Amino acid sequence: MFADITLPIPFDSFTYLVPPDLETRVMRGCRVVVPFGKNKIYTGVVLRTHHNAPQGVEIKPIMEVLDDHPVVNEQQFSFWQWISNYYLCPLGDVMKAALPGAMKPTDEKALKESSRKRKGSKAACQPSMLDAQQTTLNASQQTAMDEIETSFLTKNVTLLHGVTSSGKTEIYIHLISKYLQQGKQVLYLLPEIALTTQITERLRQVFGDNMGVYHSKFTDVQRLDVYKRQASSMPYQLILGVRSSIFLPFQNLGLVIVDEEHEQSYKQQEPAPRYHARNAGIMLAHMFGAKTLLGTATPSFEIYHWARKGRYGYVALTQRYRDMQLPTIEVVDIREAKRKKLMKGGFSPRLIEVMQDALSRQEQIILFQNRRGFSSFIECKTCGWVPRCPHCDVTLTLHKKTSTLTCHYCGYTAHIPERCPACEENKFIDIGTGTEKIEEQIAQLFPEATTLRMDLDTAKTRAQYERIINDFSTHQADILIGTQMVTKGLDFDRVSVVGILDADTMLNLPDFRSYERTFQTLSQVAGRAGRNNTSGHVILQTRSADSDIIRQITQNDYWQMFYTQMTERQMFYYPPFRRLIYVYLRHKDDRLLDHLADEMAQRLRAVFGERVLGPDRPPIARIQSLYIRKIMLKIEQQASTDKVRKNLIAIQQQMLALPVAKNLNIYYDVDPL
DNA sequence: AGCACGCCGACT
DNA sequence: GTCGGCGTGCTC
Repeated sequence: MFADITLPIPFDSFTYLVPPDLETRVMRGCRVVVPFGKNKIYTGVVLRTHHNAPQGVEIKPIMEVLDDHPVVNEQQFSFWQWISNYYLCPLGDVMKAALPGAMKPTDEKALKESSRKRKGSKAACQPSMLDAQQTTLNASQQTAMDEIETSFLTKNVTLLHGVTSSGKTEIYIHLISKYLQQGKQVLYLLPEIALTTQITERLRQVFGDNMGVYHSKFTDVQRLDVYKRQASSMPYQLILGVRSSIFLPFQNLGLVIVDEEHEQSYKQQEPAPRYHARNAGIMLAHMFGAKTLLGTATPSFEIYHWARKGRYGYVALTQRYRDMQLPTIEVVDIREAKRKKLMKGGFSPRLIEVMQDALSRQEQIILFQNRRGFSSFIECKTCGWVPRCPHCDVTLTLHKKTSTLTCHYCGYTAHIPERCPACEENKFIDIGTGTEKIEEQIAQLFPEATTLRMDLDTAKTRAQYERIINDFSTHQADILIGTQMVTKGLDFDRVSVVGILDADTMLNLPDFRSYERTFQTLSQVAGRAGRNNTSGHVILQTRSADSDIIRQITQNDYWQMFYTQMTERQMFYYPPFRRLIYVYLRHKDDRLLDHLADEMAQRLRAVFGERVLGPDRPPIARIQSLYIRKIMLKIEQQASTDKVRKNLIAIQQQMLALPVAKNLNIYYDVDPL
């Protein structure tokens, strides 16, 4: 007897021999321990057993069976296969992402686990206080709730478009309660960064021990416990989790909630599988005949488009909590101020004035600068030489505090050179502004003010992140300077001013989504101002004060913004009018790669014709010493994904069979962000 | 993805 | 004369 086993490596499966004494125990969905390569040991999952001996390869025997019952159920297998097909990656990549680390030990650990008999620590399922909280919907929330339920009668997916502070969470809680009372399971998805202690505790108060939390920052053992419990006869009825929680075993899923639906972090670039947790969540719900609720204050254009077209239901929530006013956004034209030499670093006179005013009233300020580090790069004053990463094709960012130059792609770090290697002069100037430079400028402009900085450098861990939030909310600093991190649903009572130091850098990115993203990010950061009793004041500094996009942002005119952008996207065949697939080719030889990418594009054109664009060098044309080319496919929405996949895989196999294509690496990004 | 095997530089 | 650099080829 043989068994096809999927392993946590980028292949679909390998065939192993089932030793006679294990034949009764090797079942689809059980984990097994197998030898691999010279002397490696992996934990794999049995896909199927059969009697077809593979030809021409040595077959190794399965060493151990870890489970008496399947730990991956049929629904999960279907879902894994869907991810693998749709996102064009091997099943092994899906398996690697889907099972918690502790379930797929390698080497000696794998063998040890089989001897260690796990005693199932089944915490008794406490009845929750479901009837104790029927926690408080106001009239507009109740209306929205009714509309959602009506929408679910005819639509499987519904968009809840609710302005900030309109109380979406209360609606979620009521909806969850209804599903739990019907004995259905609920999956509540949040972006990594939004899954804070605050939201967990709030839901814990309502749902008590009926809720399991699944977060990538939890330990292996904690995640293993949640997984095992979900596979048991007493699973949590509610899972609050991040993107990877879509892979948990569910038994009778009734509802998937995707909060902050527009968040980019639901889609990951590296590593494979490059799945979008919101879209995969919709598919997961579909497989169970369950409903999906997508919540956000600034819907992604794709979702909004489908809601308008009637594919998804749509419910709007326009009233803010206690009728709070949205902050007013004041546009400050820094082109003018720059010309008149009135800028003090990144600060216009108007921003300084407003900040001083707020500080004198003991109010807090948030400053948004979407770039970490001190400056974007440094440049030799004499000859213009710019230090670049030797592995990636990008300029190195100056970090003044550590006196280092850092690559924000691979993390490569170097010291600032004493002399320019090109002209031997020793004067450098720094170009561009990061959070670190803003912090330094504040020390000069407002010497009495205390500051906190929140970016990838200061908030590397969850603890650091929560510490900064806690310190700022207890007013241990007057000013919080940060990157996008400060935009994520944080409520600070005493913040009256939000300063956006430079709106232009975001708008000018070479990306068809840059306006959509800028709108989302700036709307969110503006929403941080004046949350409680103070009315907020947002200062937006820009060099394009009279542009349409800036006007749409200041007037919070989502519709106009959407309409303008949709016209462009339709014209240029971008999503949601077409589906994008990026085909990436990587190779260490730049010239050979040119040739290979041309060859592949040619073969793709033979099948897909005008739908193929490129090859192109992506903005970062080299990462970690491998050169990269990108070929773009724009596929019609109604085209068969199955046909597209088969064509792509066939061409990939032709390419890899070419003798010159040794070491060519091909991978895909489906529905890229 | 790992990881071993294989062929050229600075060390005892 | 050897240790070790990472180039490349394979994994049931």
